[in-house]
Amino acid sequence: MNPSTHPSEKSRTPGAATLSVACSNCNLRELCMPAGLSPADLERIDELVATRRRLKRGEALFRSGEAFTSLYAIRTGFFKTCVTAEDGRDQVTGFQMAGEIIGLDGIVGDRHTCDAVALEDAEVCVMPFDKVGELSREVNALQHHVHRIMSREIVREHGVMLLLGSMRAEERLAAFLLNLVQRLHARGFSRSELVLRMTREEIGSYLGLKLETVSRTFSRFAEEGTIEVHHRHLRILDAEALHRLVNHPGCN
Amino acid sequence: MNPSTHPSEKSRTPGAATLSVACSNCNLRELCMPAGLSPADLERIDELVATRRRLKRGEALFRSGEAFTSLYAIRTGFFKTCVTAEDGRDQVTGFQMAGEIIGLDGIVGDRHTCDAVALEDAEVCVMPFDKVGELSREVNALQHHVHRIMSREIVREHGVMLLLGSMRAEERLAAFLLNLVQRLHARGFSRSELVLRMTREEIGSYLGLKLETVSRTFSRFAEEGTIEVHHRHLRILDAEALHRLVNHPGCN
DNA sequence: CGTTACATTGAGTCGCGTCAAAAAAGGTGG
DNA sequence: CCACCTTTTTTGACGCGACTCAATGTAACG
Repeated sequence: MNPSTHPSEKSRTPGAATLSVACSNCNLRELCMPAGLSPADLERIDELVATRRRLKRGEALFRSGEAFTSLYAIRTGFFKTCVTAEDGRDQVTGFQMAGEIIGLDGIVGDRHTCDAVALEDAEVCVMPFDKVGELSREVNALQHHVHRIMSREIVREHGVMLLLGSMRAEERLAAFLLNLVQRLHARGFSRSELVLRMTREEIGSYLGLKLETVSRTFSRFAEEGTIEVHHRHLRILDAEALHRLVNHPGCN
Repeated sequence: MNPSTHPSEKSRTPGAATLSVACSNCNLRELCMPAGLSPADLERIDELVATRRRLKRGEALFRSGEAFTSLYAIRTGFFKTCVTAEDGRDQVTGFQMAGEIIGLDGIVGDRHTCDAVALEDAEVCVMPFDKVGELSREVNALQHHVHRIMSREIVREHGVMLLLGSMRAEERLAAFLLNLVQRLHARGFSRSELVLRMTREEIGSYLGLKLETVSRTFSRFAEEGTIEVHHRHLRILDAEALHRLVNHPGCN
């Protein structure tokens, strides 16, 4: 299986009608929508997605400072989000893949506070936030779902803080890889093979490391027989070893 | 003014009736509730707070793994939240003060994923999450407010990720101090004087540093005339210098 | 007043950042 | 399809900032 192609994209013709697939029969529904909806509610949910939007690799879905209007569900493709400090340095805050929701940062201040950039050609469902609010007043399950999505993001970020605050380079990278394959596997991909859609520098930014350190650490893992790396293609040979690294009573 | 006493607590008798003060006439309302509510909505909002709960210093409001039922609005006191990894190391994910909301982490999985511990005697308003959901279906402003609070937390954590991922020790500590006084000042305290309610170790955990580094960096700031530290009492002498540090095109 | 928790400071070490160079990959235009 | 250029990746040598270990000093508390 080729990790570059999302399962949902397999049988779709690029450029085909963009609204032909409603949430109610989208195969990503279980990932981005609440479970166990009644048929009636399902129909209502279909109203959520106003339009779809396609992006090319490198294109921004939104940028820091832009007005916030909508949340976005990723249909295909891979994104990074990053914040930029006043002095120009920036920090990748996450990598997002199909079924995940981006744009939550914009709710507080009615403008986005980070950039979302496609790391490969992508398509997103545009969900106007007004409509999300409206519908979640009527569809209970949706309300709870929105809360859960935001809470999940908060918890995820707690994990990143733990990683950044108390792990050494090897542990960070091990945790990163395990998280990535785990999410890919949940989408039907291999649990040992993956294609890195981001550069070493982006990985480094996310993990609070320099690209050289990321590269060196990959090399060390490879020497030890834990992984196999060829550029952006990566195979996990010894997941156990990675797990041991992450759970090793470490440095803090 | 003594930063240890919250303004709202000034004229209250400890142990007095715990439900005497409703949201509608709580002087923290502007901090933790939506602005511009109609009198009718205000009355409904009063239903939100089921009970209050007092905690002694060191006591936990909730712990990781406990069932999630409620959000908590801090009335008085000061909290830390921290996550614990499987191997036992832990990470302070935030410090919370009057008017702030804790417990959002519990929504996703119906159990808390971090500990919330009072760093001084404290009182919180207990808001059953069911009721929050119910009411926000009816009171539009509340719905939006809940979204804003969660989004704000996400954005705050982005900032922490930036700090942990790309700042040096001095910058981290400077950013930390500026953030703390800014929030205290918004609550009517001095913008230059503060009492640290947490230990050096807790500051270090939050900032991804060892306590010794925190201590040394405080000392260096003091030598340079930027601050004055006496144990937990801290005075900012040169806020400009701290700002310069934070915005210095730095290390990443 | 003794005990315990917390803070400060010093000396030494090490992990990761910095700087630099070369190799490999990927995209572009002829 | 090949040559060329840019971007990305790898690897080495070296230095520094933060960690570790350790001892002493100071405040908080029963």
